[in-house]
Amino acid sequence: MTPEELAVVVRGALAELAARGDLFVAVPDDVHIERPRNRDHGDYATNAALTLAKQAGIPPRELATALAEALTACKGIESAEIAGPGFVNIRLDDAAQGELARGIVTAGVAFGTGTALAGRTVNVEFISANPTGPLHLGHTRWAAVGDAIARVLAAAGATVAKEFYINDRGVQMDKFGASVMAAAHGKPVPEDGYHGGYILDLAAEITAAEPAILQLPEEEQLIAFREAAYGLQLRQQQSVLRIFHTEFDVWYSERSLHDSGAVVKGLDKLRGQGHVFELDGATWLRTTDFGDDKDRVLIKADGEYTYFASDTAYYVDKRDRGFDLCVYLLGADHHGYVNRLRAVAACAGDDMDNNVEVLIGQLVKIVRGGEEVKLSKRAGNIVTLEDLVDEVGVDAARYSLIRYPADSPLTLDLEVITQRTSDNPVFYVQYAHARVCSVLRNAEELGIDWRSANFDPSQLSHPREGELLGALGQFPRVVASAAELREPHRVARYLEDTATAYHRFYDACRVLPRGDEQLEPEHIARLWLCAATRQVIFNGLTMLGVSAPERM
RNA sequence: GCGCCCGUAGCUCAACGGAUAGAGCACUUGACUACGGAUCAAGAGGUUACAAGUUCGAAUCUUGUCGGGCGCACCA
Repeated sequence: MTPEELAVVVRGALAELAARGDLFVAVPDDVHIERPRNRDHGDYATNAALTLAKQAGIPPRELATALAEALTACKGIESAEIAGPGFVNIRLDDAAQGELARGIVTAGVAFGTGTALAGRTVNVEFISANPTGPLHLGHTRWAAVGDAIARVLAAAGATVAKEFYINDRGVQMDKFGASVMAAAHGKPVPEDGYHGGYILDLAAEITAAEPAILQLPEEEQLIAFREAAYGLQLRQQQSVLRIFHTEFDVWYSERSLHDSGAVVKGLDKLRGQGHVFELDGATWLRTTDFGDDKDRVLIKADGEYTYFASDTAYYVDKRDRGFDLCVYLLGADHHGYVNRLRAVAACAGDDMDNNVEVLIGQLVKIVRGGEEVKLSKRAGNIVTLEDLVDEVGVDAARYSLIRYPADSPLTLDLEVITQRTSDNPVFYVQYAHARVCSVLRNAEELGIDWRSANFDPSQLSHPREGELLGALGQFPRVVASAAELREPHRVARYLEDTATAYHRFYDACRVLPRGDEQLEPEHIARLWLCAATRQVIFNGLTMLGVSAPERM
């Protein structure tokens, strides 16, 4: 029995009280079932009596008593007792709890998915770096977390597209091109240009492939270098992200937004909504109508579009492409954009509470052995995504970024994640998965066909089995809350708890018969439990984009 | 000055408004002639920055104070 199924039972019990005339309130749609921290309190607990008491005009403990009595009579419930101010602690009988293992194995990869966001079409945009250098650790946090958010939303039933907005327009691109060109001629890079060692590499690669480029007239040559370097750098970013298991559905170029007429179209849409005005020779969007602290310029007095104009047009374009929710994942240095982007949605005639969502990820601070590492792309002093992956591997890198909520600042010590990789929690979870696989492999070698054997769920009566089943049953609600809150770290933390439950179970309960032992129903039941555990850990790790190895 | 985020164990961090605030690392001590010891068990470590308020109940919500990060362009 999952907590969700138990909630249905509790609602049924409340409805029964209401039918008997013992309760004069509407039975709530969602009854809260929680898992007590202290297992002495039972398998599950509900605070329904506490929350309904005031409304019903009945003392909480009195209502709890009636609820407990009604629950005790329900199938699958061994006991229900009141506790504290009016909690009802519920203990399931072994068979009802053990049945969960069969349910999980039967559901397979679908176990944990839900329909809370069914019908929603969501665009998740993240990273969106300039193609003027390698992706660094600031981008890396969203590369991992953004991808996991998209996966979790999909698990909740949404149709999700992951999108990368390429900032390939503007003066930064020109500075980038100028830097590479200077390097190609062996000259010092301009002061305000890009100084990383990768600039030299790009210059060398470009001139090797196209030596004649050095003979072009200066203006033409600058453009040639810029475009060639852009292409190489973009492909490098794409390749690294692919290695990192973050695949984008759409790479959207800012230039194409202008070339396709989308910018003009977007502006027309905003004008039609009546929020565009002219002042001092510039064209403005009145974002202050919707909570922004100042109005924003769309077209400068010199006739040039601002970056903000691209942003607005991009939003309109996303909506035109059929997305009903546009999620933006931005770094903390962009938090000033939150109100502005919401205002853009409102100016376009949309609902800024439902069509747009901006999540801010706090910056990642890097230390190496306690010493802070200052990052500066232009100075070339950066830790790249590629470096990180090379040093710790994709799984450890992704996992150590995902297991913390993105809205709190994070300090990563490179020395810790590079030198003590075996202490990384990802290995703890992966090890649990590998261990289950090993047991199931051994069962197969012993010729035990647990799938065809009779599964008696009441065999799973050991406390450690109960703990493990309880943990497994939490998975769907953890996924649902991770999706609702856009917090995939909840899945990671959950997997660590589940791995612990498995290791503890494994330590206390022998799964396979030893040498001269007969195969007992208990062995079969435990194999079902193992199979269910493997499925949950596999599903969870997959949701985070982390591999679930069968051997380590 | 204004705005956003954050202050929880020595360190890095958890905790739908729920019961005795939890993990990992580090520290102390135990457990393999058993399916993977990358494991398990036990110990120690806290005025949840501070102060009021809201209620059956606050690390969580409100307000204020202090401390830290980041941002406040006709830049991109």
